Amino acid sequence: MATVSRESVREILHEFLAGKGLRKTAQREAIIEAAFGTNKHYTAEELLEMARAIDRSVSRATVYRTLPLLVQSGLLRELDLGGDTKIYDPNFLEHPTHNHLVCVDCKKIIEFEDPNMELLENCITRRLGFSPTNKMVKIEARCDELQLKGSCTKRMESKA
Amino acid sequence: MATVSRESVREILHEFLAGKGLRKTAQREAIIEAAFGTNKHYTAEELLEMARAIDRSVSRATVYRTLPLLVQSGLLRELDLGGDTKIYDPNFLEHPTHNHLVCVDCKKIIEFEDPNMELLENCITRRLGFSPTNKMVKIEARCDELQLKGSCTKRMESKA
DNA sequence: ATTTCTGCAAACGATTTGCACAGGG
DNA sequence: CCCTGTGCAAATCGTTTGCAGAAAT
Repeated sequence: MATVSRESVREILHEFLAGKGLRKTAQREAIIEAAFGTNKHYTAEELLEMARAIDRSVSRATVYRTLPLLVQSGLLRELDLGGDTKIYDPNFLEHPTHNHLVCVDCKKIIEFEDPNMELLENCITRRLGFSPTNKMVKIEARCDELQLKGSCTKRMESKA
Repeated sequence: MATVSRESVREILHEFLAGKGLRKTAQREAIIEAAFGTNKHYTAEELLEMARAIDRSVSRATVYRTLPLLVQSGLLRELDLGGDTKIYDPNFLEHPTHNHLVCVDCKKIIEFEDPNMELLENCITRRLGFSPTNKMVKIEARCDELQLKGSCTKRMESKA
C-alpha cells in the first residue's frame, strides 16, 4: 500500500523542519517515525503511545506541539470527523484527493477516492466563489451492520 | 426564505417532546423560540444569549441539555465544521439536502445544494456498503478574499 | 404527590501553555 | 554559549453532570 518510502518522508520532513530553522531532536524523530510508520488513522493520544514505544521520553506536550508541524508540512492530514478528538491521517501522499465516509454509530472510517466527486467538488467550490484548495469531504452514513442489526460490532473497539 | 412557519416548527416540536414524555417548560419554549427564530447558524453559547433575550432565567446547562433534543427531533442539524465549537443549523426543514462550504481562514460558511452532489454521494455511499442516511458533506476551501488578499475581512467577526 | 426540570457549580477531557531545565547549533 | 525544545503540571475551553430545590402533570 505504501508507495512512498519511509525514507523520503523523513527526508521531506527534515528539509521542512530545517527550512523553518527547527531542530532535529530525538523526540521529534520518534514522533515522525511513529506518525508515518503506519497507514492507519490515529489520535494524538494514540500517536503518543506509538512514539513512546520508540522513545520512552516523548511527552504528551511534545506530541501536541509536533503534530501541527507535520500537518503544515503537508504530509499529515488533520481530520475533523466529529467527536471531540481530532484524527490524523498519514495517507495523503499516496492518495492526495481521498475523502472519508464515517459511520454515524461505530465511527468506522472508510477512505475513498472518486474522480467524479473530485470534479464536482471543484465545480461547486468555484461556482460559489471559493478556491478549490485544501478540500475535504466527509460523508456521514450508516454502515451495513448498523442498517441490518441496528448496531455495529465495531462500536466498542472504535476510538473515535 | 423561511417557507416553514414558526408555528409548525413549534407544533412538531411539541409533539416530539410529548411523545417522549417530556414536559413543556418556559425555558424550553424560550430556547425553541430562539433556535428557530433565525435562519443563521449559531453555537450553543450564542443560542444561550438568544434564549436569554427571551427568558432571562435560561441557563447554560439547560441549553446544552435541550440542544440534543432539538437535533433528535430532526429540525435542527448539528454541524462539525472543524474548530472546537459545534455549530447548529436551523435550515434543514427547508433545505434537507444542503451541504456546507467553509473557508479555511475566516471560517465563513456557505450553504449550497446540488442535485449532482446528492446523487454522487448516494452512489459512493452505497458502493462502499453504507446506507445513505444522515449524509453531510463539508468542503473546506479558500474564499475569494483569502485567495486575492491573503486574508479575509470577515476573519475577526467570525465566531466559528 | 410524583417525577421531570432547572440553575449552580464542580467535573471532565482534549488540547494548550508557563516555567525552569536539557540539549541541539 | 545561545536559543530552541522538552517534560511537567497547571490552565483553558467547550461541554457534561451531581445535587437540591422548583415546577409540571
